[in-house]
Amino acid sequence: MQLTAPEAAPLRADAARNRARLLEAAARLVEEQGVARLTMEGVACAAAVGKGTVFRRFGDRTGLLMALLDHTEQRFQAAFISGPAPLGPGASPVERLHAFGCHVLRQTSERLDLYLAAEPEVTRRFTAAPYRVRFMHVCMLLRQTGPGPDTDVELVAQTLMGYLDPALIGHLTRQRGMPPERLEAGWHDLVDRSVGPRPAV
Amino acid sequence: MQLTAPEAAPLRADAARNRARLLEAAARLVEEQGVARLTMEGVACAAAVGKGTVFRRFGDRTGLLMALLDHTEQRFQAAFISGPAPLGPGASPVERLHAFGCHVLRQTSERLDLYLAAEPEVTRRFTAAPYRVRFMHVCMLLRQTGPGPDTDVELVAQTLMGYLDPALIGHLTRQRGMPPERLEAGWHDLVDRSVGPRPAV
DNA sequence: CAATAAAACGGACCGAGGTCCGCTTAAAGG
DNA sequence: CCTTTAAGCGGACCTCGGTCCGTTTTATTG
Repeated sequence: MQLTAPEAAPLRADAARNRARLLEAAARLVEEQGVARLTMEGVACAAAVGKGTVFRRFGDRTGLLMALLDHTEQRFQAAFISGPAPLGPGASPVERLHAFGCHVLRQTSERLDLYLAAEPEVTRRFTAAPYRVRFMHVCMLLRQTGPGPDTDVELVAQTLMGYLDPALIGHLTRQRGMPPERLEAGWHDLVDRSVGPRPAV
Repeated sequence: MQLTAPEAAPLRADAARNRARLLEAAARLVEEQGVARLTMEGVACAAAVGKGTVFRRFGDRTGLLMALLDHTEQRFQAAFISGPAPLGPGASPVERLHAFGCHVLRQTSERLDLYLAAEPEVTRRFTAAPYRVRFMHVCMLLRQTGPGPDTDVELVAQTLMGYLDPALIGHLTRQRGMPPERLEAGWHDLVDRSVGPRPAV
């Protein structure tokens, strides 16, 4: 599933070339000086391209940053949709959920600054394509665990996804100094609490 | 607990007057044209005050918006710290948690645009004073429920707080059209799953 | 009341994201 | 190969959040 254009009309030759150059330039600049110093004009300049072109191609700054993460995201999606167990089919839904969260936690921590910067504005956080794909996958796995009839799968899935929010991960690891193992243990706990039937009160 | 200044040195007379005028002007402008159209210069102008003054007083746009919500937040804090049951002490911790979430859900929905706009930047979302107060309260209630020794109270609390994120509430109610009762039911479910001992896998 | 230090003020200024529109160029059809 | 047209391009321009610093006002102290 494409991040930017679900029905990608093929780009014109020059457009495709510029897109590639922009991504390359952006990646280089991010590596050199960190994502915080990345400006749209800087990228345009480094790619020897007009500023308008950057916006035409990626929409806005968030779009550009998401595009930088696109490759990783694609691979991850392929892995949990059709890859080997325990992430992909073959393992039980619960095992897959456990693996899913751990993978996200690690992947996010690895390039945390980028994920933080790529967080879309409030209103778009839940409608961005990568989020929706992940969310739907979690929903599917939850349904496969045979939840009770009074379990609201979508809301449970949102809760699970909330635990994987880059902003939360960043806060816990950086501000609070929690080690990754603790976050992972917390995920396993959350999954176990989420998949069972609703406990009697 | 103060939102902006934990140790509030009393303001000088002119500063206090300007602060009041700014808040009044901001509230009026928000009501008239919506928070999206609120600009810092607009507020300064409407309050017949220099732009620098707005920033000196409130730090940034988010700070101003949080100040607009301060009264409500103070009342809420007082309610769950020392008010009547089921929000305040007197009810069981679990009952208080249920009530807490419902209150937040309603309070947030009531002025959703403002809460969305006042959401601080990624890195500050979890360090803002109102968040921390709420979070610590949830931690305390969770601890009072006598969680098992292998329960990570802080992480469970973060999960609960995640469910109450204005951005999520907005997404569910506006984009997905979920009725408030469904969100509340989801909260009750989440609380019940969270307070018990960790279920056997 | 005068002197002084600290706090506040205001608005010019800057940077960066995002828009606009006249010009250019790649691709498709005859 | 020529025409046509729609996509792409570029960079001037706008807006708005945030900063800076010389000036003004308040409060304190002798």
